[in-house]
Amino acid sequence: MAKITLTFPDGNTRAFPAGVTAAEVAQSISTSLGKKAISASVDGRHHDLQWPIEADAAIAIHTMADDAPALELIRHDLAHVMARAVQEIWPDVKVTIGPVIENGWYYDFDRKEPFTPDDLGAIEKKMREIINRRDPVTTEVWDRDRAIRYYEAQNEPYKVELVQAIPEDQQIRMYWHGHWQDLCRGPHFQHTGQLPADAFKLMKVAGAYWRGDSNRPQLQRIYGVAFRNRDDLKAYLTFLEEAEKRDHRRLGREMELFHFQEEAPGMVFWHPNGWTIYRALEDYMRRRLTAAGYKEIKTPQVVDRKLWEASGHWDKYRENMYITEIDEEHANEKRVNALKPMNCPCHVQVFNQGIKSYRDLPLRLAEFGSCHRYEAHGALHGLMRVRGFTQDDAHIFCTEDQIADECARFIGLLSTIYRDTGFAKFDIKLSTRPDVRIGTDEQWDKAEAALEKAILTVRNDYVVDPGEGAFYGPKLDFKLTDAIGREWQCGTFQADFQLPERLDATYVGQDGAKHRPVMLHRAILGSFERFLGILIENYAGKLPFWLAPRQVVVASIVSDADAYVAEVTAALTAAGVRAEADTRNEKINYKVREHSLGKVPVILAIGQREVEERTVTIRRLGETRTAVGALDQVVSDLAAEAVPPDLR
RNA sequence: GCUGCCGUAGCUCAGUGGUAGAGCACUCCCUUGGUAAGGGAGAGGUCGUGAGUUCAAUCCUCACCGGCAGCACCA
Repeated sequence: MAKITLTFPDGNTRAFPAGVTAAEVAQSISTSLGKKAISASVDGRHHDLQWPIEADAAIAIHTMADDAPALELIRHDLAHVMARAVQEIWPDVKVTIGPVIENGWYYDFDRKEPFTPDDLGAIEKKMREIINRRDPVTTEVWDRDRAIRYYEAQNEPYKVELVQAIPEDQQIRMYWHGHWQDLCRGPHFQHTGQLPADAFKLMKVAGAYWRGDSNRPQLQRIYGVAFRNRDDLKAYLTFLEEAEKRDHRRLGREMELFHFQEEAPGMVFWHPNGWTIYRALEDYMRRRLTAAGYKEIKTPQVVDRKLWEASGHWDKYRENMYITEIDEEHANEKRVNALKPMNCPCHVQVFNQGIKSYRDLPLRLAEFGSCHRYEAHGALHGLMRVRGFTQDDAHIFCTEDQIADECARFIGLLSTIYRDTGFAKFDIKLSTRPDVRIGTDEQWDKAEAALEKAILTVRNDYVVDPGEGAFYGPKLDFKLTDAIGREWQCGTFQADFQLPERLDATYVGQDGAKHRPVMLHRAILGSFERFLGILIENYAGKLPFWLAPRQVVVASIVSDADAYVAEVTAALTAAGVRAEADTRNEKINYKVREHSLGKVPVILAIGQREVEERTVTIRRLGETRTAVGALDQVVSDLAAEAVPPDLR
């Protein structure tokens, strides 16, 4: 029998007969490893222990102590166990697919009646029962026809389709959990008893399309989460509760920031508190952009369809555009207009006024552009996905040679703004040319290289997403990570060879001839609405002092202090601090509680003592400790704290 | 847009085929209290909208609107 050589993680090698399984390898090392082994990585591929190894390879045996492999197996096997449980309870339900996802898995079923929350409990119970049966998990390699015939006989049409979709050169593997079987490439545990019966939970049911295609049947999806042990599961459930407490829709109501109502779905009604945050952010952005060489402009909301036809939006984006018509009774001519869904065509109009010289480039036109897009009902989500929003948009008109430098400047600006708003960590993704595109290969080569070079001026780690660029040019996406580890794509930088062409933007070059500028679309926050939603959730409503809508509440303890409270409040206001007086007829406990819940960063308590000594007692949000300070000192300290980061 | 669930006071929610209730918030009164809810009284709702069934609908049915979750979408 042929021999193969396996290399272990510590560098040792050993010979085994070809076709040896990882289980046998583990067993040969030690009986205890044989028992503890759950799976193996063979040349970096994760396989189950029954997988025969036919050639020389690097091998690593995994046990439950190995986080990633253990979790993959747990979630993967639980998906099968759940499918089996469902079919044991409802034999006529058809199974489809059940992949592992972040924190768990899901499985899609074809069933007339949707699952109810009560069903989930019954399924969970059945799953525990199956786990306790400790059925062995075995695997068989079948040929294609047999698998198709089998699934046709079982009346599992989705599985037939899946088998048919498996590439010719791939094995078709069947896994058996006792008498129940599923099509799967593995890897799996050796028996279901290895699954932690107390570390998983079925979370929710939802509709999902077969193969993600909205034209195909809608299936019933059940989501589950699973971890290695009960404590990890509990920690995850606690995390979910935390995330729910941070929900900006809830905080928006509690802190009186904004509201939505039926008459304008997906459009924000900003309240004084919320609008104060918005303006603090907008003022900050305006200063940063001005300092970075941008010129701010403002362009119309309602624009004739002719421009959208010229820009190509009428063809490609009309479904998402709000179209308006002038009331025919009053209008002499009938014009069809659209609310702008994007600012770019209008910015080109500004560029096109007068004759531009190469000396004018790069020209950076910025607009806090108010846009409207008709988003599907199901897509709306608080401030995160709205129909009316304002982009921190800008378009840079430049030459191809200037792309790299402009991109580097942009990344520098973006880093500064993310740092100032509290997001130290962000990732960059470069999306390169798609199959269907415009522009020459030389242009793409140059633009892609320029973006890549620009990234390298600030950092050396980034992800390339080949083929995912827009048809009109390559792009960078910037994803920031919030306080609880969630990622949000906010910034974008896109080179565009098309729009200047379509809208005939030109400049006069050094040679006296007309040239086509490149247009760079770029945003840092994305939309103010969404970014504020992210900020609120990131800080759980406890915004940094410079962004807090009410920075200080001056609260009286006794009504004799009212006059002094007014004086303190006025002094703070004069010093540029957003301060409010609270002289209501309530106890200090009540006021402290209310303003703490309202996330006011600083409460100044004023009683008889403070009046006599001309001091204030400071209490900061989240602290129970208080400190006493002289009025003038405290006012100047708070005024310094209120200065936005770019003015410090 | 699709599937499911939901819509009762400003908020969180209970409730019933015979036109409604709690807590908090709100208003007024008492209370001047030292760091996360002092006490009392009062006011407040066309039960999302429209149609149908019924002697009678907030409750049952249907449609629409809106919300939530997931999916699809995010040139």
